[in-house]
Formats: sequence, C-alpha cells, structure tokens
Amino acid sequence: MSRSGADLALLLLGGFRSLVDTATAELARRGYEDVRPVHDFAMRAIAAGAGNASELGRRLSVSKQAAAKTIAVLQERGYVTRGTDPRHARRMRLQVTPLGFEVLRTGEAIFDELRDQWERQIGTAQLESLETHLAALVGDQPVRFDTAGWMSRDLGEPV
Amino acid sequence: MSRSGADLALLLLGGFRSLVDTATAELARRGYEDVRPVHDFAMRAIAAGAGNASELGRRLSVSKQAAAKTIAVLQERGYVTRGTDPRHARRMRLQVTPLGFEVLRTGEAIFDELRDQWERQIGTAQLESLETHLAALVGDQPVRFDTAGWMSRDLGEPV
DNA sequence: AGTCAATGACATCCAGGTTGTCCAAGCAAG
DNA sequence: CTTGCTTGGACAACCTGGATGTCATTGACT
Repeated sequence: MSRSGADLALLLLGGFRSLVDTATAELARRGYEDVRPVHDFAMRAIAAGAGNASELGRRLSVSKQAAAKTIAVLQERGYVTRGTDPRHARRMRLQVTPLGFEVLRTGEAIFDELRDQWERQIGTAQLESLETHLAALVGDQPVRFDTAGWMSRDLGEPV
Repeated sequence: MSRSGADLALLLLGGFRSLVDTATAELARRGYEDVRPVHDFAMRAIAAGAGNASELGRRLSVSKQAAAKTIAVLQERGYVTRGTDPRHARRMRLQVTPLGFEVLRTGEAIFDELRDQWERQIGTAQLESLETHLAALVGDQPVRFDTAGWMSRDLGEPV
C-alpha cells in the first residue's frame, strides 16, 4: 500500500508531536511545570553560544523581538540571566543558570529515554536508518521555530 | 555516530516543515495564496464527513470554538458552504465547494510530487521503510492540530 | 566629527487557540 | 405535557508566540 505525500507529512508531524508532547508532560511530572519546548530549544541555543537577543533570533529563525520575549520569560522563571557585556554596554550577555542546565539535562534524558523506547520497538538498525535517511532528506537547514501557540499551552482534552 | 533523542525530534520537525512549507509556497504560486496548512487539513476532514463544527473540532483535536473560527474563514474564502440540516434546524451541514476540492486536489498533487522527489533522493525501498517504521512508532492516534500561529503566516525572512 | 550598522526597547497587530457563559433544539422520562 | 439532560452553536474575553514599525543608544569606520 503506497502512502500519499500528505500522509507522509502527517506521519512526520505525528512523530514529532508524540515525542515532544510526552517529553513536555514528563518534564512537568518531574517538577518543571512551566517549561515549554520552545524554552528548551531557546536555552539550548543560548547554552550553545547565543549571547544576545538578536543572535538568538537568528539561530531560531525568529525576529529579535520574538527572541527578546522568550528571553524575558526565561529570565523571569530563573532559567537564564542577562548580565551586561562589559565591553558593549548595551548588549546583553545571556547565560543559562544552574537551574536552566538542570532542565536541559533532564530534557535530554527524557528525550533519550523516548528514543530508546522507539529503538526497542523497531530495532536499532531500523531506527538508525530512519535517522540517516531523514537527515539526508532534511539536510542541515536550520529548523524554524516560529511555532506560535501550539508549543506553548499545556495539553489536555479540549472542550 | 549516534544521535540524541532531541536530534531525532528535530529531524522529524524539520522533515515536516520542509514538506509543508514548500507545499504552502507552491500552492500560493499556483494561485491559492490564502490557503494555510490548517485550512487544508480542515477541508480534508470536512470532505471526509465532518459535517458540523463540533465534529470538526473533535476530528482535529481542537475545541469546537476553534473549529468554528476556521470554518468561518473557509466559508468567507469560498472553500466550504454551510447549509442547514433540514432535520436539525440549528445544526450546520458543511460541504466543500468545487473551489475547495480544487485546492485539495492541487495540494495532494504537490505533496505527491514532493514525496516523489524524496523517493528519488533516497530510493523507493528506503522511503517505504521509513514510512512503515514511522507508522509503527506513531500508531494511529490522531494528530493534534492545535498549532496556533506557526501554520498560518507566510514564510519569508524575519527581521 | 559624521555616518553607518546593529542592539534592544516599546507599542501595535495577527492567527490560532483556550476558557467561560449562554441560548436553542432534541430527546427521554416522569 | 413539563422537566431535565445533552449537544450544537454563538459571543466575548484572554493567552501565546509570532510579525512590524519606530526609536534611542552605541560602537565602528571614514
């Protein structure tokens, strides 16, 4: 039975959502209730060197204003701090706090557990080939995170 | 090189976005400029039998109010009509218009072309195994479409 | 000094979504 | 026949992650 192109897209979305939704839920269960995927990705980018709002925006393919908003909530929640760059008075110097790193580590652990689960379901070789082929198809273009809304609310049955 | 669980999620998202973004852009190029993925999916559900707002909401895992909003724009754009059920005065009877079906067909064609392209890139057997395994992993749980925002705006470089 | 580019702040708008409240129909049961 | 439950729909207020547009500051380069 050959699947349509649209089905393929749905499959990819379904896989992504399945991973991310359960990861978010699990993160909440472990005590980080207010972390959304977008926060995780943003922290990751900051930890990887995005030191200011504009740069973060660039890495996430998002406007600097949007990045600034995310930074604001991250800071409010205590996951990042924004000292000032001593050399450039006006520029922030973002840093992930220990608490932030805690979230990052926990998130990674959860994702890895989920991956392991998948691996047990279809086999090591299969999962690896899936990843390899997908990587070949997607290339290394940056993933856009302009995903307003759906990454932000908690799940649960809608009315 | 073994990939982390988070990378896997990113890969899936990347694949989905790659398909959907180019499909949307191509749809616009062919004259349907105001169609967003969410509209396509909603029309698909309506064509498949979702005859009223509540039902549509259920199929998309979205509140009936949200479904009603989508229906409103679909109707305004002329893609669906909402006659009244003769037996249940208050209930809508949604129908996809010929124009709507045109969009659906075009969309399908585009998605299939993209799938073909992928098939040429990694091979028929590879793509099929990718789909099979992914389907096994995702199962047949409905995909949630509560994706406010990111499916809606047109692409283009952010400031 | 004078211009230019870039950071970030502020304010306004948008698109999907969520609640919550309310009304109108049907339907079942007393 | 009335009472009450359930379901579809409308309306309103609000949220979130985005986009724009404008502006002041600042550092760099001429």
